[in-house]
Amino acid sequence: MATPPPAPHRAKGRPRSATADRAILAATREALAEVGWGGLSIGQVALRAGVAKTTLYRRWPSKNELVMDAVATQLEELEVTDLGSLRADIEDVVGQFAALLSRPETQAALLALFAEGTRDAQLRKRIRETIVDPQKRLVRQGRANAQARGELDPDRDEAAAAEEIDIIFDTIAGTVEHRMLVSGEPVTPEWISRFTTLLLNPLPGFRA
Amino acid sequence: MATPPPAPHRAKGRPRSATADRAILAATREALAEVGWGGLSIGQVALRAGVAKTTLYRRWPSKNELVMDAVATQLEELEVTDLGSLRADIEDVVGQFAALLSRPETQAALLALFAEGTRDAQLRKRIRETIVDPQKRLVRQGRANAQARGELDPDRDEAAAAEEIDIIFDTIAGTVEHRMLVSGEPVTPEWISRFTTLLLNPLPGFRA
DNA sequence: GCTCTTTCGCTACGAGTCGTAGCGTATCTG
DNA sequence: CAGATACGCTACGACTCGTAGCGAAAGAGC
Repeated sequence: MATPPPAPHRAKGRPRSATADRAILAATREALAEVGWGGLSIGQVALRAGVAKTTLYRRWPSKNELVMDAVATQLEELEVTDLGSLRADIEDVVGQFAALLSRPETQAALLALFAEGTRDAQLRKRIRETIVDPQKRLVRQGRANAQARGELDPDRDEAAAAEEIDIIFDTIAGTVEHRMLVSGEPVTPEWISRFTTLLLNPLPGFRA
Repeated sequence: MATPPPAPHRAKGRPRSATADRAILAATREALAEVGWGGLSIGQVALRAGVAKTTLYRRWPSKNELVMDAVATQLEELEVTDLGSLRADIEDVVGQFAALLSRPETQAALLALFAEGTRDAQLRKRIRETIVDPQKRLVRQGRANAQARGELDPDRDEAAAAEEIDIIFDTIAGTVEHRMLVSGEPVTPEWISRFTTLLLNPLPGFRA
């Protein structure tokens, strides 16, 4: 949501150009996809965005923050839907995820961010709050819808339900991420269907 | 497996020091965990490994290759086990995965590598062959063991079985990766148990 | 043991990027 | 119109990059 860069910005003099903001963040994503985190040069981003190098330094204190914002502005289009059945809703969520992760710029930016997160606890926390938790909402909502439709037993234990939401979200998000970001294989509707089946049903042929 | 650096190395003169190799790869992992991919300086790695900077450049043509080898040498300790039940075997595999991904150096190195893989198709292919496929073997073997014990129906369709192995592996690997590498949350035995239950059984309370 | 071959450590080098400071101009507020 | 802030531009020292050239070290092969 176009996180207004962290400067106080008292509304007195010339306001910061929102156009420049968008150009910078888009340029950051493009550059990241082309040259990677290591090759990401502030100077190059500025040049590509048609902006002075100093403007970038004035707004973002570090590469982390810049990339964080560049990614965050791309992740706001996920929507909760109610397609009438749990299976359809899950397939829809998986499809949205896959679409989101299909852009090369998003792939590079996200993984670079995750990599930095392993060294920076504060960044990792921001990633959770800004990226992971909002997405988890989809699962929570979808589960509530399924309950309202009578597809699931009502919860007895609230804590257990929350834990189940966590684990289901980790499974959905992680599996799609692994397939698309690590292996680089496509997520087709057929694959989504098989994956959803695995999630909803016992392992095929398994006798519990 | 200590990929012998890509130089031909005719067995004539002074052989390359294997000790130096190990020191360099260890130093690479440490440095990567501390300063990240962007901050990873060949000079610093050399200094930390007690080796001349030129020695590194003689052996590895690029940072990609260096990090690739640094990671690959850490990933060879996964073992197929037969604990007598499919459930126990799955929990064991998940546990091995989690242990592998628990080291901060491995976390940083893996994610950095994945990030580079999004821009370099050749590197991504190497990642699949060197890292992903060998791990997939665990699932394939575990599934075969379960069939031998009579826990699963015998396969009618070979291709379908291979696809099922793929999807199960993506689910196991991806979920653990997401939880540990992205969210940074621990994978406890209790969590493993719940996750395995989700995999083996239908969604709790779900009426298919 | 001696020679030959290759690697190793060291130093020096130009090229390029880093992040910052200073300054005049542009743009908006009141 | 006056005040305030952002902008673009230039210049700067500090640093890292990857490479080249050297003498010394360390095994291999006879």
